[in-house]
Amino acid sequence: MTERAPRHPRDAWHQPRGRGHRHAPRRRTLSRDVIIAAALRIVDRDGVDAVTMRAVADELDTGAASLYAHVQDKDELLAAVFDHVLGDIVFDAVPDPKRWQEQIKEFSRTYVRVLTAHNDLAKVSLGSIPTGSNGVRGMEAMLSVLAASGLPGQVIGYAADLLGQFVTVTAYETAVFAKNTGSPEDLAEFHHRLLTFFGSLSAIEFPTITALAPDLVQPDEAEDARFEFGLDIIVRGLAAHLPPKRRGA
Amino acid sequence: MTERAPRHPRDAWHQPRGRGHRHAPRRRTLSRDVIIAAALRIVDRDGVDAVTMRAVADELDTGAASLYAHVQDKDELLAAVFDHVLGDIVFDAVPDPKRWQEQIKEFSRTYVRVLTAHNDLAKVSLGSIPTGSNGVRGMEAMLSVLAASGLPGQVIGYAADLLGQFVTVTAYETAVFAKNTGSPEDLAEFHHRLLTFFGSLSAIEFPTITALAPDLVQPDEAEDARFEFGLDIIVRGLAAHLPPKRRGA
DNA sequence: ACCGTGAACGAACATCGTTCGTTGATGTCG
DNA sequence: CGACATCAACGAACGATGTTCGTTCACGGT
Repeated sequence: MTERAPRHPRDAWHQPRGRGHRHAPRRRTLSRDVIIAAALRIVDRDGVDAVTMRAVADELDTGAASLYAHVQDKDELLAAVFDHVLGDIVFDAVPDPKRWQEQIKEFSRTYVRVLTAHNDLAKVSLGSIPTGSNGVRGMEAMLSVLAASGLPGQVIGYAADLLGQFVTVTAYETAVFAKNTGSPEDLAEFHHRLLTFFGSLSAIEFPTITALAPDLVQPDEAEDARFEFGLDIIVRGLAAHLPPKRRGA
Repeated sequence: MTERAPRHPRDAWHQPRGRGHRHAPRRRTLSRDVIIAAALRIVDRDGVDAVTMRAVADELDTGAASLYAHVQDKDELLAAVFDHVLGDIVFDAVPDPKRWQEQIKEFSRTYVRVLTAHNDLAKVSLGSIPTGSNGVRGMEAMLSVLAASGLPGQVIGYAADLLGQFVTVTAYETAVFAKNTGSPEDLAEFHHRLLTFFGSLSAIEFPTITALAPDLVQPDEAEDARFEFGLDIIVRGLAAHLPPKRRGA
């Protein structure tokens, strides 16, 4: 269609060292692991949305184009970062049919703790099943505990989905909440804004909201309590699906 | 810092009618509601990620800049679209303490149905509490049912969060799943890929996954069953928090 | 008949993900 | 030991994005 501008850099002048301001050996030692680590550093510092091919490249003192030799595209890079972090999950408990409920809870807590240790990161797995090697390992760990429970296979399948969903979105919402309330005064202001918002609603049109407002804004650091509440409900609900004989465990 | 290129269009030649190809009355066809409707049309057709200020403007035969007179920015526009859709929720049941469990389920089903009727749209509310007018109305409806149940206020607060979370992410995942499996052969191929992926795993390293593989890929259109499974677990779990006297309801 | 207000608008900016063609360091073969 | 082939590194560019800027111009009140 339209004529494009000349594609090649100005010729003439190649002698003055392509990159005068960098003194490391000309050939950089770029690798997939280094790129993943750099991206993770950005996630920790500024969140998933700050992960830009250029930002990652800057972190490594190079250009964005150089990354594509080691990484297919941005999505694949983020998936790799996510799976790398999943490697931090240590769950060596051997499935015990008598303690499956506590073991599932413990695994879920570990999962959320590892994810929330890296800011936003849960966001990248919101709409997708993690198929990385560490993700599969984690799935095996969770399923092995569930399988030991004696629940029917169909229920185990649903349970894995439900738990993964719950755990992932909890990690994400915790991170968003933490980002909005970095400092204690941020948190106070957040609570204040929420309360005044609820308070500003008509008590006639919204009687329940205004009446329950104090219960709707969670008190300081009740984040964990909310998670435990949901976790307990899910695990108890799963136990209700046990075949009658196994009900005791 | 750097000198910017000249900011104004070439002068000379203003006589030839700024926009020859459009014959609608020159002024006055744009409004907030029209913009929201156009954005929603794009969501329905191509998903949330396809909603671009330029795409919305194109839909209205205008330029992107014109939208900013009626909408603060893209986020606010998407929030408005979301809240507009929430207006489709009709839930006129009067809270009945004896039927709160079924009423909560019915409300949740309606919520998911309305959201999934508009593609991706649930995505825009993943990390945020809906504070639009229809969102608040929906929250009042849900809370009024929960309040009639006799559950403690604290539990109601947690329950609202948990249900909202579950319902939103279910709607989103349903949409993502539907997008990946538009045609029946897409769905067949999706199942096939998932099964072969599970089958490709080492049965020694991942014994549980390989053993449960048939239960992990949901059979045709078990999407609703999964939702009902989670919904039942949550509602039953909530009922377990009723003070002893009210347990019968 | 004027005129001010504010919506509409084209153009531009900064930034994004990604691709292209070149370059140059390194390992290999003659 | 020197010619060569390979391929990561790289600068530049493309097209698309959200948003802002300064201008224009139709309309409503005086």
